[in-house]
Amino acid sequence: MPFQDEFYKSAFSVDNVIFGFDGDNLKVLLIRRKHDPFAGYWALPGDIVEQDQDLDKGALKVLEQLTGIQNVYLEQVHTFGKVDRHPRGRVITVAYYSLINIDDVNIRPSSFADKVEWKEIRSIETLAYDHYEIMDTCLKRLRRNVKYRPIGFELLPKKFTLTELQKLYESILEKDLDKRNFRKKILSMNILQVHSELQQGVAHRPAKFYSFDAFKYEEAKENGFNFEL
Amino acid sequence: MPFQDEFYKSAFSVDNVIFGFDGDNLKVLLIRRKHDPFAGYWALPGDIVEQDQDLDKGALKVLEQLTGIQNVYLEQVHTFGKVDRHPRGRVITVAYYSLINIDDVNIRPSSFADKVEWKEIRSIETLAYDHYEIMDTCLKRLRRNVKYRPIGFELLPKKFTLTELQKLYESILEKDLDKRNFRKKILSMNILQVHSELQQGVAHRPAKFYSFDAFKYEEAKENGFNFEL
DNA sequence: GCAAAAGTGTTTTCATTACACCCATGT
DNA sequence: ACATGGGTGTAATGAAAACACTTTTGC
Repeated sequence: MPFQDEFYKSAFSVDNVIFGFDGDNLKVLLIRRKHDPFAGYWALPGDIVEQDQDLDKGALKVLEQLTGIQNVYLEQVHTFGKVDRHPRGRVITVAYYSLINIDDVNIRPSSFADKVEWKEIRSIETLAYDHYEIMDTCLKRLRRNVKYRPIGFELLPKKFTLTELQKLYESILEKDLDKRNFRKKILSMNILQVHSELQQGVAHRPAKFYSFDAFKYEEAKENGFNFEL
Repeated sequence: MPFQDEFYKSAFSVDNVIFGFDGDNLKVLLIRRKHDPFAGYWALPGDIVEQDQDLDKGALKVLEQLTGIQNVYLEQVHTFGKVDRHPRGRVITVAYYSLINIDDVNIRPSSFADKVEWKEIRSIETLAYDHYEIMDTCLKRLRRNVKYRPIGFELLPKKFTLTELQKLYESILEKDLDKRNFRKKILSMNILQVHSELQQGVAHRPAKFYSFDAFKYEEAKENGFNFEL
């Protein structure tokens, strides 16, 4: 397999579908492009990957520059490489999604973005490049994975109520779940820690707070347990 | 997002984990490298992707050049992009797996391969580059997908017996399945066509032949059915 | 005292598992 | 006649689904 210079003339980028949850709806963080191509269009945050930068690092950097967040759940999903997907040459892009707690975000200005906003998924119709397809692929992947891995928690504050957790699942999976069955199942997994602290100032019976317990989860997994919702 | 020449200096390749099944064991098609780097090592078949070539096309071409097969089940799995994964510069590789009927293969000579062979998965210990990791990732993906999608059939001849199908699943999933339960389940899905033709020349009661019926499968799917094994 | 969400068990239904014998063929 | 794998049904078990009322708080 020869390696002449002629082979080294592609660019590659990462695009990151950043999911957040505001308590009611699943959202995606989008930027509005300042410059051509696709000036004025909404797009996924992404960037060219440097020569000496690992792919995952590239995706994390995009996220950190935009939101200031570190230590994020990140997952590679698919690589999009159609010949004509980018008007400025051959650019292959590796798509990731990340899950963050929406309250942790402090959006920062960016040189090539006009605006940065959380958009409700159902409201998104077109995006720059092939970004709509990328978002859709990542959304489908999230829907699958959230049923088999305990990743939903990443979208919530450290402490949350069971109703918040249920609403999260309902909005990702786009279907209603039965309250009793949901609680029974999630609690029987034994991966949540319950806190004595209660909700404050709500005009109804206050809910208990829970948090995801990674240690319990590892323990459960070792005993041949499978997260499945 | 600027696009100067300096961005266009990466190469990318596809690597293809080609699975086959010989009736007893799951196998992978490997090549032995003739040249450095990794001369003498076994490796996954792969190639640099041309500037004007779609990724999937690149993966199919690798397969076709090696085996003469077209119309193959192919699935993108993951993209490997560690900075130092390739000794000759920054080469990002997109990994695919394909499923083929081992009997259809006529192995063709290749300029950079010494030898091409079907290797039993469990016998493989090291491979060139990061190919072992790539193979392992693809194998795990196959194991998951084969339970949720009717893709196992791609590894068998058009007509097969239920015992052959069961053995296939057993060797992919690496566990024994109960004969009666397996048959009950697969037949209840109503996605197989039964043929009147019987096995010939076997020293036991001859088995019926079946084939996968894509039309029945589509019909079943529309009625809200899910392949799951 | 009323509105609003939290919290809690039981029954029914369905899918999965475990399990053993007769059948058709070649030698 | 015997060795070999093909083919078949039922009972027990466990998971998922359906379903309604009481509790605690703020106003």
